[in-house]
Amino acid sequence: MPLSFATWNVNSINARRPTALEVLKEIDADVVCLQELKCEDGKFPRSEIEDLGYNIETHGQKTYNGVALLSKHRIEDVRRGLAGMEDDPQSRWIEALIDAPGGVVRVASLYAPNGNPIGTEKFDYKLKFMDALLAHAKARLALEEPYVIAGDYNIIPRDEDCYSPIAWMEDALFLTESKAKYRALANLGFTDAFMQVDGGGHHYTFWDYQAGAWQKDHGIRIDHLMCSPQAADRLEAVTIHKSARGKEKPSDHVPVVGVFRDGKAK
DNA sequence: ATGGTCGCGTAGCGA
Repeated sequence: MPLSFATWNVNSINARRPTALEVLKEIDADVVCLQELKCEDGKFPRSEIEDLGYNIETHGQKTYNGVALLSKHRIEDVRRGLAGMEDDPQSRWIEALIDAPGGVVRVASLYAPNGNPIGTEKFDYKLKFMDALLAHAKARLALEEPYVIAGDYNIIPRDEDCYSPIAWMEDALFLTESKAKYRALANLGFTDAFMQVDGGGHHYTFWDYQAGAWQKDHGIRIDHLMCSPQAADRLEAVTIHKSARGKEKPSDHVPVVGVFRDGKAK
């Protein structure tokens, strides 16, 4: 049976009720990586999501950030916080092993720093976090596991991934230094799932609430499924669930879902 | 040129 992985920045899991449940039912992924929960672990709506058939591991935070893993299969070896960022109070990383029938897959839910405004400690923090991610990703590659780092990278990889490169020129999400971190991850051997199966331009995962961005299709592609070679070899399809942005009280991000073949069957 | 919108939490920051 194929295994599907979703990444979705919900922009507050509690503000997204009941829309989040509707979207989760629609995408019906085996594993869902959530970002920007904006709540402590105790305030996460566990039972409603458990009722959809998910095991849940959260790494929450009051008011800001917060990430979670939902899985229809057993979750093992859970790690909260990114290696090398042990002193960071911001909850931006949770990683675990998914015990799927077609073989185990390691997965991480990532919420990378925004980094604006540039020229401040916020941008330095973004680069520092990305460097820690690169070091961790490199160490993980040595395990030669199917591994998916799914999340809001807050990086627009190419000109075609935004409606107007000029509008984003001075933004932390589009700065050369930021794009270089995404490229470094690709150079290590990680494949952007969307790029592998599509690669076309002007497919977005985020539309700002402001200035009618959704109505004008002024979006950007910043939510990515980055796959180890062992995961990329099994990738079948990727869907960006654009319709989620048109719902009542939507998140400003939409889910991205990748479907992977079994590892065992040959 | 500026303001345009959400969420948290109840002012002003973060995005």
